[in-house]
Amino acid sequence: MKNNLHFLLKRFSFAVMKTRKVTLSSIADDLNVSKTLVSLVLNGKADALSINKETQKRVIARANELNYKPNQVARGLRMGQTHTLGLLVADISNPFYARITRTIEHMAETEGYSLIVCSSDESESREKHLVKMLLDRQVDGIIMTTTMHQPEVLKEIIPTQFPLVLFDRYLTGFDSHYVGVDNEQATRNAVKHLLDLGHRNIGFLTLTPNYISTLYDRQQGYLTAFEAYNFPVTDKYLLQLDYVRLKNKDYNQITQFFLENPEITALFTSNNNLAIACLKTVKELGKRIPEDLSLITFDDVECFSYTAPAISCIAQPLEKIGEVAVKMALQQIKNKRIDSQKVILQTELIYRDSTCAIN
Amino acid sequence: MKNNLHFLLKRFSFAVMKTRKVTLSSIADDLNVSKTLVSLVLNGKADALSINKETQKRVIARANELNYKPNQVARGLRMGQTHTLGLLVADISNPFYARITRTIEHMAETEGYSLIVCSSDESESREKHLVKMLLDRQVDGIIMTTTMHQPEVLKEIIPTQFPLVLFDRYLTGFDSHYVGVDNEQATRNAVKHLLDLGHRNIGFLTLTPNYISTLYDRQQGYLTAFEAYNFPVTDKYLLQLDYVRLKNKDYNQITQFFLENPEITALFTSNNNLAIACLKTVKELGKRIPEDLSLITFDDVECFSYTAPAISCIAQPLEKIGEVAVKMALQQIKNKRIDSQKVILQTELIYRDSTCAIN
DNA sequence: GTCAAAACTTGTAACGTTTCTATTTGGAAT
DNA sequence: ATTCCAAATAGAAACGTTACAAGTTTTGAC
Repeated sequence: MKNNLHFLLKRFSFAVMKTRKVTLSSIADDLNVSKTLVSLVLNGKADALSINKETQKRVIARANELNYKPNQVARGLRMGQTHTLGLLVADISNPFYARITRTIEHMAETEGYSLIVCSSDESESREKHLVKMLLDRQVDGIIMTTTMHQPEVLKEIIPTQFPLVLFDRYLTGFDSHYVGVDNEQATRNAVKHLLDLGHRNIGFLTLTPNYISTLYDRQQGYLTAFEAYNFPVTDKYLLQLDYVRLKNKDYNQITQFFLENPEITALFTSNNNLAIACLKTVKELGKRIPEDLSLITFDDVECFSYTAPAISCIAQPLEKIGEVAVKMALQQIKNKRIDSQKVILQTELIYRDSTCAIN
Repeated sequence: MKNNLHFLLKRFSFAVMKTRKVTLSSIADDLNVSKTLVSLVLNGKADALSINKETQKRVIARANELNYKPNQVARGLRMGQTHTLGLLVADISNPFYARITRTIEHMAETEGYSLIVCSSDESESREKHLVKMLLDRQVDGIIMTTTMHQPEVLKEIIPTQFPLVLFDRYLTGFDSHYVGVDNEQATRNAVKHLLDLGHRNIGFLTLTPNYISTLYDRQQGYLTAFEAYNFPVTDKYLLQLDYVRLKNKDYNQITQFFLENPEITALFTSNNNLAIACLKTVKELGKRIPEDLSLITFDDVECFSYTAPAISCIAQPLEKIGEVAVKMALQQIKNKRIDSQKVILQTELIYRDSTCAIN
């Protein structure tokens, strides 16, 4: 009696509401079976449990008819897995990260994972906050570029054994999976190239904060290139730009730098944004590239090959980085407890038209 | 008795496991109160229900001590709100989308929403699949650029009244919130500028598929510019590039186009990728910009201002677009049932050095 | 001293799954 | 006929929250 009424009510509400929520229970009720059964069938576990073929068909038919889709949130809660990865980068609008993101997204998607993307904006506190947020949202793993100075904060907020992959930047004292390139070596080779071309007064343009591993290593590469050739190196030619100013397109420091050091004939910039900033400044100052200034930069962005002159650069294997990062993350998620591995990929020094021998 | 055993077990497991999961119940058990109480306190509803200040303090203290963070998945299930937005773009690695994404991400984040980001890759089936995925994941709203030809598919899979915002591209026959720019007008003005400079043989470089609203409108703008001035327009100068080929950097079509139509003195490109492709081709052909070819393009990307020559372009208000999109989405989520509004923002025609009067 | 209202707290259900442990039925083996 | 097993299904618990409807106890007014 009571059941009957219940049944009628459901029918009624079905007729009235435009879009009734369709759940396991609705299918089960419709067919007068248990939701356990429905779940089993729809998860392909029916045969193993020898569920009547006929019943299976009915369930599947009804599910299709109602266009049933399992609620992934409920599923996530029950199974303790959300099939979501957190991707935390310094700045998603930076082409370097945007392109890696794309690979990561596609790799993740083919494995059934979605991506929650966030940018730390090079702020340690934001990064902390965002990592916490991702953990609260129960992501199954995090792939990130850290902006941290010290490992303590991450150690504190990320549980040991939580699937984590750092890429691009590593964090000394923080043992985790990592994928990136040999920034020092790549820079050294690029600077050696400039030295080989006869340049001695080579500027090095980098960013604050200097403790970020990639920036630090690039600077080391610059220094060791000179060392390797036994040439003296001056602090004067090292310019460290403020990240915020760069973001705000305040390039005064660079102009100043050029004016104060007119003897500089070549310049290495530590990333794509700096190269672009430099292009603008140089243009304003009326310097010609490469005649007056040879330029070589870390990171390749699309337009570097089409500018006049085309910019020589160190290209990172972006796709590969994304690929490895996702693989590492999924590996940890699936096999649990894998000791952390580091993968160092090859960079490519691309010679274009922005460098030439000193006159 | 039974309770006591339970208690001991919990204590025991606490002692043994490195990181015990900390939930409302654990706090409640520790303090011998109900989880309802804990929930109430931690959600700031304690005062309204006149819960003892002392109790509140204990709860909060213990929560901090254990570093309790509510499980957002459970919360999402219970409350029917995940505080997650889906962001579906054509290609996250395209700077245009990447920059909008950044704004969207920040806006969303300050409102407590996270972003699941995905790229449709200009594929209708992928788009369909991704939208479904987002819905299965119970996102509270979707912000997207559609790649669809017809509205049917979206109508079928997205429930009416579901918080949805289209941006950049609209879909005729699909009534939804929308934010974008007047592509036709912007293009018309740009082409008029070229006409004003004396150019008559003006190429128009665009992408397939042509039914995408932005591309279609831009083409219309090109045509109506000529119409407005009563100049004849040739189909010959309209080149529609295949998206996949462009993505694969296959620029043969463009080269061919220039060779077949040497009389062209100016070119309008429909987006940033096309402009870049064009720069490369032009360079290979030994044409000079702007002397041999005036170029003006839709979309501004950072490097356009620093290339030599700097590229004239139509800039869209990226930040504003993202801002409006998020606002529209949240509005729908919060107020439910708002009739769909369209916001058309102003573009800016930026004159740089890539255009000049015909000789 | 009674009674209502305030202060304080709790148990239970629910969100939509999956998983674990039953239960029922019919038939084959003893 | 009993026992046992496989086939077929269902009930209940659990994931971690919040919401609802009830409890208690205390206070203040008459």
